[in-house]
Amino acid sequence: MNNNQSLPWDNPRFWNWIAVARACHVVKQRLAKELAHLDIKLPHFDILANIYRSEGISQQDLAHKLLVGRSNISMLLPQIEKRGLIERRPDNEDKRVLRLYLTDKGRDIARKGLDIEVGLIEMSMSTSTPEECNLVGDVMKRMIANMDDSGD
Amino acid sequence: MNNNQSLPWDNPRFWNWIAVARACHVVKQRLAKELAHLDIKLPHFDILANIYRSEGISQQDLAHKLLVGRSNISMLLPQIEKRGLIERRPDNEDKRVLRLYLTDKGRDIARKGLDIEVGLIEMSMSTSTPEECNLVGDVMKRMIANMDDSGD
DNA sequence: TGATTATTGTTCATGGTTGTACTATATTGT
DNA sequence: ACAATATAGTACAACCATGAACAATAATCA
Repeated sequence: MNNNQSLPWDNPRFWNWIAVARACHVVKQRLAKELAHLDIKLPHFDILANIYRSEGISQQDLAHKLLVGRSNISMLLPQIEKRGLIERRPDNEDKRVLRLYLTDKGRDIARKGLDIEVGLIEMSMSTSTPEECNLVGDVMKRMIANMDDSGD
Repeated sequence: MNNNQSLPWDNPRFWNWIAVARACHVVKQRLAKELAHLDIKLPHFDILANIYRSEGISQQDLAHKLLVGRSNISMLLPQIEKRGLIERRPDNEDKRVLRLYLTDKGRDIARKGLDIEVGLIEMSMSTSTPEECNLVGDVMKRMIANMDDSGD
């Protein structure tokens, strides 16, 4: 019954992970607040930023990059499209897929939003050395790999 | 206009942060999936786990710990209460506050859920040394502090 | 004391996310 | 060619999270 496995309150790894989760939460909330100045919501911005990096991406691939379901993308895109920030163009070779492109207006918001995001990240990480930040990234990548391996 | 601040694709801190966000996302999804075996949703479990650590906590303080709004807690608690996992008892000294307690059933789920969560964390962090994990935690705490200072 | 201000919890409308079921198109294997 | 299977996108219902407006109670201070 696994009854008395020691409580997590004594487990450093547990608390380190809680810190990661909290930092993530806080950064996201703060980013959302700052993006309000551009009149864009965080989920919409995430989409714009990814299209900005990969113009012509399909909805499927976009969902995969953002780690969300296809249906999510499918619900959000029409709104962004109506605001004139993106265009959806069918692929000629595969009539199932729609490829995504930014309009000039969308590109502008993507770039300004990315400036805000990068500014926030640099500010919050400014008290850690580049080596420390790289180590953080490495540990995170290892975690992701370990999750993938084991049964996902 | 901040027009040509260099693109984030060249910025190591940016990518390190993206790795953090992705790890967070993946762990949460995986945890949610494993908690399904206990027939409990992640948001409900987070609440149970926090009451488990702090029995008698108020809804306000709980919301603060979880970094969510009071209304969120206020909407979720009745469901958990109806399932017989927690009890809400009014505070005698301040008639505004409700204090939260686990039932035996709730405590059992909290403990089993925590075992699952800790197992997941230890598995995913098993390829990093304790020192590395501690450094991760430190960098995250610094980030949170930096966010709080600057204008939240 | 009585008036103002702050705090706790609730309610409601809005919007994001998920999983499932569905349609249309591609691919595979016979 | 044809059937079976897989994939891209959509529609829908359920749930989570948020912020604003609200009621009840406490705290502050003239």
